[in-house]
Amino acid sequence: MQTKDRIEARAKIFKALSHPSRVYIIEELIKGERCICEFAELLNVDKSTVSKHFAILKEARIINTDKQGTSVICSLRMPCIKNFFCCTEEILKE
Amino acid sequence: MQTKDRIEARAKIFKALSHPSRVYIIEELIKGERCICEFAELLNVDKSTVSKHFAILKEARIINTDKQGTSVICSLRMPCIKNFFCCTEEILKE
DNA sequence: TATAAAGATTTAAATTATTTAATACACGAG
DNA sequence: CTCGTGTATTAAATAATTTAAATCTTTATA
Repeated sequence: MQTKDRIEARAKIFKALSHPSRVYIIEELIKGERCICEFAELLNVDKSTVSKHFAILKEARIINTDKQGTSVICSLRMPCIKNFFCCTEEILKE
Repeated sequence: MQTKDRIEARAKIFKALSHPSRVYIIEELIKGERCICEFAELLNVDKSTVSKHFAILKEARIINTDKQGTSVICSLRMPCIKNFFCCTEEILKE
């Protein structure tokens, strides 16, 4: 299977999106840029947990990060993900 | 958070797609209907493992199943998933 | 009818991966 | 220096994956 690497890379993207906290983060980033610092309170988890979630999203190249002073501002690197979130709506409605 | 259920349901869809074998299955189903019986050999895994993968995809309502005789024929229930696979291409190319 | 086969699922157990918070550390701003 | 923000590492709990064996279902056939 010559396409093995491509399939694994694709699975990795989905895996990065497979946790409720990370889905929530992406839904917020669809609306616009956000600081990592906001999410510990929003998600009600430890800052180290938030850091780990963002690291996973960044490693999968789903988001971009931009260090501004002591903060890190994040944005969507994969804007078409928005369309897929719409796509899932049909199923979620049932 | 009133949208908690929706976010968890969405994460579940991504989780169902987060395994290389299941990505491969979906890529095949994008091309057309297939029998479950083909995949043990294609994926080189036990038939019970294949059954489990299909159960996960069905439970997430990504595929439909249709029993025909002793076989089960599967098809995509979420055709728009194809667009998302295209969307990931940009990232995979890098 | 009886029964064997092919295809699919379930169960249980072992293995492997993920999630989380705690701790410690790094860095820039004031 | 101190505070706010973020990262790295570790350890413990939880969850996912895999396979073999047992069990179903349906069809074909003696």
